Amino acid sequence: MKLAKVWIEHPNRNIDQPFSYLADGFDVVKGVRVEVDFNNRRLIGFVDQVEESPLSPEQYAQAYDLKLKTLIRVIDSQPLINEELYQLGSWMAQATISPRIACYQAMLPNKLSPKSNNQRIKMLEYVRFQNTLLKLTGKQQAALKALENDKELLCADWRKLFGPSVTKTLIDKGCVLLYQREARYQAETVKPLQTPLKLTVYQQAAFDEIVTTDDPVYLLHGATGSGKTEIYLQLAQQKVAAGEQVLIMVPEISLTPQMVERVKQRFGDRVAIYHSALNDQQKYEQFMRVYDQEVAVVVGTRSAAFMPFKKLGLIVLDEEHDHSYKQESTPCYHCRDIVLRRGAYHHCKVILGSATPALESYARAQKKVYHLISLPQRINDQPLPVCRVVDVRSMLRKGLSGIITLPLEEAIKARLLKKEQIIILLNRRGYTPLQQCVECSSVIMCPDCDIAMNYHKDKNLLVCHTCGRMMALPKTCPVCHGQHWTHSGFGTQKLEEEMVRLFPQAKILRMDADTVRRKNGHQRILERFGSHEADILVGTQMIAKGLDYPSVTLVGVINADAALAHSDFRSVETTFDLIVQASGRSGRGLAAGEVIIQAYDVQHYVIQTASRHDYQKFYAYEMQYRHAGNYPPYTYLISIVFTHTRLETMQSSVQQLAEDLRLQPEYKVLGPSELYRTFNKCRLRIILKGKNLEAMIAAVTNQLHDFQKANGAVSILVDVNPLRVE
DNA sequence: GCTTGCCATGTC
DNA sequence: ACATGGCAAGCT
Repeated sequence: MKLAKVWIEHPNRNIDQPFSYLADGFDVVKGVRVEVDFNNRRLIGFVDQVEESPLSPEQYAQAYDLKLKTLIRVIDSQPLINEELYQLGSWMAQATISPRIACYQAMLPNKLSPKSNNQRIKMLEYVRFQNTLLKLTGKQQAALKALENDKELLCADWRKLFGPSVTKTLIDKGCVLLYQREARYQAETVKPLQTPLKLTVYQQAAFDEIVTTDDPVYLLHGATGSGKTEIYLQLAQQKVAAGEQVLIMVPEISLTPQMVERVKQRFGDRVAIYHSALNDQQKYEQFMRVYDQEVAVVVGTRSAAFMPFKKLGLIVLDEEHDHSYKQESTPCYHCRDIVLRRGAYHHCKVILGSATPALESYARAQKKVYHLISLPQRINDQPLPVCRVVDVRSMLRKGLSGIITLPLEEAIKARLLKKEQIIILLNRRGYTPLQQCVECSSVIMCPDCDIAMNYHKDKNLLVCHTCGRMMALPKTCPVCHGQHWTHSGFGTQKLEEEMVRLFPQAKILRMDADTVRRKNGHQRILERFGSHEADILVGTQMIAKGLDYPSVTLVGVINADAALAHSDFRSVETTFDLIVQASGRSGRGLAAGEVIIQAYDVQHYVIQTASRHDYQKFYAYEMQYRHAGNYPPYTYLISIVFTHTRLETMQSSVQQLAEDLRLQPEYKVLGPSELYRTFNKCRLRIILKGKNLEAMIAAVTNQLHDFQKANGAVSILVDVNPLRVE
């Protein structure tokens, strides 16, 4: 008898094991999806192994003490996941402490994900020549001739060409074959390919070093504007010429239009672009192009890490420090870990590129785990922009504005006069982050989240930045019925308003999550700014990355050290990245660039080092701090967050779990500590901290299994190597 | 004795 | 998650 071991798509953590189904008479192989009866529910599963057993179904059921049902149906004729991705999923489940099925779901586009069931894959009607008849009119003959040499045409196109009556007759007479097939990606018209640019001496040296050494992983530490992209493209070109595939990963496609454009220009229609803004059908089509090997280069964001390549020749992880490479929901994987593993499987080189490498990565490069290559110079030896730090505190003491300080205001005026462009960054959206009663000082909180509501002036609503809830401004204070409100702090909306007031002659664009929400919102704003329709671009951190506009000569960073107020151990590193990345937008053209950083704690080493573009010094300081606090990269962390509507329901069992975890001396257990409510749910968190990650993963895996069994209603989010631990 | 609702239990 | 079965409270 034939048995299929199936991973069932099921939300319960304890169902994370393969179930056996009788598969006699079914055409079923590892990696296809099947529909099964699971406790009288029809569910979709993913086939693990297919086995032959000498036992009869009855004997087998008895021997292993289980029921044995027959598969309902097999969904796919070919496996969706090859051996490499199968193993990757299995490793990922273990390494991220996630259910196996969740890992396979993360690897496949929604349409192919087990749950989707293929129902919504778009089908189109095609025609093909079948046979001819003697009595045909001239028009009918012409319509048939169009299908000569076994050519197929989209039925709709064919009908349009020869008219509905002619084509209908041919169909009715059986002269053509009409059939349904999946809609497939149509390549854009191929543009003339751009030839590679001449590499500078530094670029050439980096390129040669990568090509001539055999290390598997390279950390390319290059200043913003040092021409990393051209190195990637030329390395890719070599591999594509050798018939191998290349994966180039970027943090966010919409924010790196220049990168996408350049790859397209270089590789034409052999490029697939894969990112979260594609709809399900588009993602499916791009996935299938890679699956069918129509594609040589994939440029994509996080989910592109799982494209079904046959032979990878090179992987590039650009801006490798970027937090969007980390998935914050189950399975909480990091793209860096995924591509390193895939690189090892394919024996291909992995290039991690960044101007501000993650401390973990730089530490590994220092230990020679990664091959470090530095690109200190910008292309054409443009100088890095000069950074000026403005002490906002002293400005406020003098009674001056703290939003746009005088030095920044004057610098903006000077650039406006020269018709140069300006980027102003403030990492906070909305108008004001607090709505406070003048009488009793109480702040309006989100009813579901235990955090203050932000006021958005454009909508005239209070908005919760955590759960998205919106509500009208109350007329009177709900606590003391006071009539007067005061706002504290400011976000991009208020900044924009302030800019309009200060520079009435300038055209100002704002780019933040609120203005890009519409479809292609990013593109529309960036195109307008790129064509110099506006002088000033105001926005959140999304404008700090990747933008390459030569006429931008001034970047202002408002509240540069705001993130330092967070207790997260990585907030200093994030601040450094933000300042350096933002500075990198300035002076990319011929004119020299300038950066003005407004901060409160101007003596802080992050402000001091970032303003001098001094990564090494920052790294040295920050590593000392991490060492003292026993933080990564000196230790590993695992964060476990428990969520339930009622705190009491889970409190004692989570406490007990922490005690059980503490029984092992190899790592420290912090908590449980109560986090603020979100989405009207209470949260508790336990953190494990230690040097032996394997032991920590093993302990958590073990304990959580029993915990979930006893506490079915508590939802658990495990994050191995979390980025944010506020 | 028989229906109704609540909770624990298992899911090939 | 959710189908299922046990069991106690409520009803004829």
